[in-house]
Amino acid sequence: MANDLLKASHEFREQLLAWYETHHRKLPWRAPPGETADPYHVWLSEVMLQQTTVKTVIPYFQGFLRRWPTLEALALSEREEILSAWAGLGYYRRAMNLHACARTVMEDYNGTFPNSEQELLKLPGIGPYTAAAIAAIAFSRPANVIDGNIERVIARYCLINTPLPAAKAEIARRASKLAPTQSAQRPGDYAQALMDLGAMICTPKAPSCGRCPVQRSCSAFAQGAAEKLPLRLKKPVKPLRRGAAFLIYRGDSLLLRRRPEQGLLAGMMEVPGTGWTSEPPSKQALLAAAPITAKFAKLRGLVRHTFTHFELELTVYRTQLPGDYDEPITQRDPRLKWVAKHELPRQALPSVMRKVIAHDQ
DNA sequence: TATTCGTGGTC
DNA sequence: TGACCAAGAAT
Repeated sequence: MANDLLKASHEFREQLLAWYETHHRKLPWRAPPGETADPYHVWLSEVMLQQTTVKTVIPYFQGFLRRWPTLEALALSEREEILSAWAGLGYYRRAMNLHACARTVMEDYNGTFPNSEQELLKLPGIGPYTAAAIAAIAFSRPANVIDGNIERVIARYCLINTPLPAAKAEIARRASKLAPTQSAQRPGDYAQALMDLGAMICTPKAPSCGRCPVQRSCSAFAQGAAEKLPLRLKKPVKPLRRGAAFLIYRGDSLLLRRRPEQGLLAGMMEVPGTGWTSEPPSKQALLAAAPITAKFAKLRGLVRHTFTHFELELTVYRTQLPGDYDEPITQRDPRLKWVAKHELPRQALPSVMRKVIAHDQ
């Protein structure tokens, strides 16, 4: 009966919100239960949290807020500063979109984030999840917020046996039946409560069903099936790619190169090197990729790094040029740049490149 | 619908 | 150690 379903979803929300009052996590971008947080903080944190753990995000979020206390400050900043501050967080396209989004909101929205999912979705770097999350958390707008945590919670609560990602549509339908439909039902707290439940109780492995506020109505718990859900299709094994990188020092400076605007590590800095291919680079490839002709020493060992869809093994070569070496290579190739050692921490160097540099020491 | 995008932590 | 995976978006 439709009435029973309404009653069940109402009880679900009540139990969840009651639990949230006393068990929520205190996070730097959050407002206390019952209040809405600053849209700038919500947006910044949500973008950083895309496929990234809370623990990793916290110091970056605090660093960004210190450096750019307002949306306007961020919009006025140079992209290079933002890329440098983002270095290490991964998914670097997010940093570009962050900058573009800040400028768009300043220019087209008078510096104020739109409060509807529909408008938020138009902004760069804001997809279905982030639009729903900002609308709910910053503006108390009813929205069907679904992230990885909520996906897992719903798959268990509703005993959805279809494997992901095929189950996404079904999970969204079931979640929408439970979610708030009006502001008074605290959509922001509801979304964050579900996420906290997923992070602290309904965890991927060994869920703590004994402490779960909605255990009594959880279908997976009733079947003893919570831990095995959600099912997932097996992921293909990651191929191995190989390449070489050249550490070229001139005095105390290191030669770096800007990566292309598109693709992997877009717009970030790198140690110059070969392309990354399934076969190790040939001698010709090495010669062609080296920015200068010099006597290189091959360093012992390899730098290994795991990307989302492949593994990488880099051989590192090193050379030391005299401090007055003056071949104008940075003019011949404008992507190249000499960077003093003490400036390296402030460069837009992704983790894999920091590994390459550290491999030397 | 399927790929391409990082990184660090966990078990 | 290796496989999994975390507040997904863009194409």
